[in-house]
Amino acid sequence: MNFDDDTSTSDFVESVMDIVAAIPAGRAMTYGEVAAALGSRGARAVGLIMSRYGTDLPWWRVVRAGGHLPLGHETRALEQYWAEGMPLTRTSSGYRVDMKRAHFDP
DNA sequence: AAGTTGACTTTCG
DNA sequence: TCGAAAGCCAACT
Repeated sequence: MNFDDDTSTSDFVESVMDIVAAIPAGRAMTYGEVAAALGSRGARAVGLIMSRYGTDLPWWRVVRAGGHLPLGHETRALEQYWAEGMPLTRTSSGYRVDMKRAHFDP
């Protein structure tokens, strides 16, 4: 067996990808939760990885604290939520994920 | 090699 | 209730 490993991707990146890919449809987690699951507080690092490696991941299932959508990608995520059936809540500023029902707690 | 940036979080005003 | 600033971590230039 020879899996040629991806020395290009760090273990941190692989862990993030594994967690995000493990989030089922209709569920969501916060960047802080994902970072905390790795033992790091780099919530921003998780988002940065999403921008580079999240291209093949359901990044829309990862939201900011409180269920707010990732800035600059709110509309992009909303499109996916409607398609996945994600519970959404309507706010004065726009939409947000209903963490009361969508929070994924492994 | 060093500095800046970024799909964040939390606290103070 | 809303707005702004500082703090943390990893990647990119």
